[in-house]
Amino acid sequence: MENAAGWDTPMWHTTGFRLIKLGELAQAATAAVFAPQQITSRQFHVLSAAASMPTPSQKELSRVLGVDPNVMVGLIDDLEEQGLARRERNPRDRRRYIVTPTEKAERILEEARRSVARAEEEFFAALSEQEVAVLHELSGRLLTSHPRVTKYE
Amino acid sequence: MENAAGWDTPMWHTTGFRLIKLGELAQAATAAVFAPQQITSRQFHVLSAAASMPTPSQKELSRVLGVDPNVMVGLIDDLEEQGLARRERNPRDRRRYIVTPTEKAERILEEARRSVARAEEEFFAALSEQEVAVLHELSGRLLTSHPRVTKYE
DNA sequence: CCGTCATCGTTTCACTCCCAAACTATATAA
DNA sequence: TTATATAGTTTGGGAGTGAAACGATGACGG
Repeated sequence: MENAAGWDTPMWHTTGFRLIKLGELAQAATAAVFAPQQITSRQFHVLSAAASMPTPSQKELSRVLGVDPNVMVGLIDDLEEQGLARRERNPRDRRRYIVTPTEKAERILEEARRSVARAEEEFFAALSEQEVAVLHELSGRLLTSHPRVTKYE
Repeated sequence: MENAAGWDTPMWHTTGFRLIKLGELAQAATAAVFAPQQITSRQFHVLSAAASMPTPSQKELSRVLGVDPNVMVGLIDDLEEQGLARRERNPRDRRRYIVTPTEKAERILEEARRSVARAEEEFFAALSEQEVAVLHELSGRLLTSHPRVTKYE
């Protein structure tokens, strides 16, 4: 088997191990992608999810993103401080907030999405377009075949 | 696209995101695999790597596994306390240890390897044998196409 | 209307994990 | 011998996480 850049663990030949390492690699890559936008990948996901939901409460965001609600508090705090999101009370249920991305956040999201697209191209440069499609499909099927990792549902 | 069990993030359609989640999933699955053996996946990797090297020093194990040397100290400490590894001074270089798995560790490794094989079958149950092979190969190519995530080389 | 219970957001605490820096013992080279 | 480098260790700070408790609000049954 091939073994170019230091992947010489006995576990190298197991597929599960490769998936774990590949996940770490992708994680590191995405972190680097968002650095120029001055946001973390977590923040990007929160904003992205909030922008796609009608009246996102912190609880709903927690559930969707698999993040503990008490962590979401700090996440939204930071977004507010950076002027990327606002907390408005939900008039239908005054316990809940509606987390709303600001216009500044919308602009950053737009730019970030383009960066993600570029980064993906680069990340998968070693694979043909067709192979990436296969990987995409297999990953999706594998994920949906398993119960979710996180709680907070 | 399909969307069975709560994977309804806007990022769901990006391959990188799927790889991250898949890595987390695999991580959780392997942790569960080793629980009956009373070891962590980290410990398994250390023992497995040590068993495959002629005179493994802690530094070498750190490099191979991508773990900080000062973390390796605690890892080996735990293994010693559990009677799974011994530290012997390397007579060629008395600064170094030779980390040697005990017989108990060898037995556990053997058993654990079988568990891993079973777990992989289960984990990839949603895919055909051929598809798993494809995933294996693509993952490998992708990993070797990137510089390693970790330092300590 | 009122009391009870559930839910949302929040705070706090304990715990783990990681990295950087300093320290020791030993090895290597001038 | 002296100076420098390396292996292993210890320590401290910072980040992330989960459990528990709390105040505010809502839902519901009497």
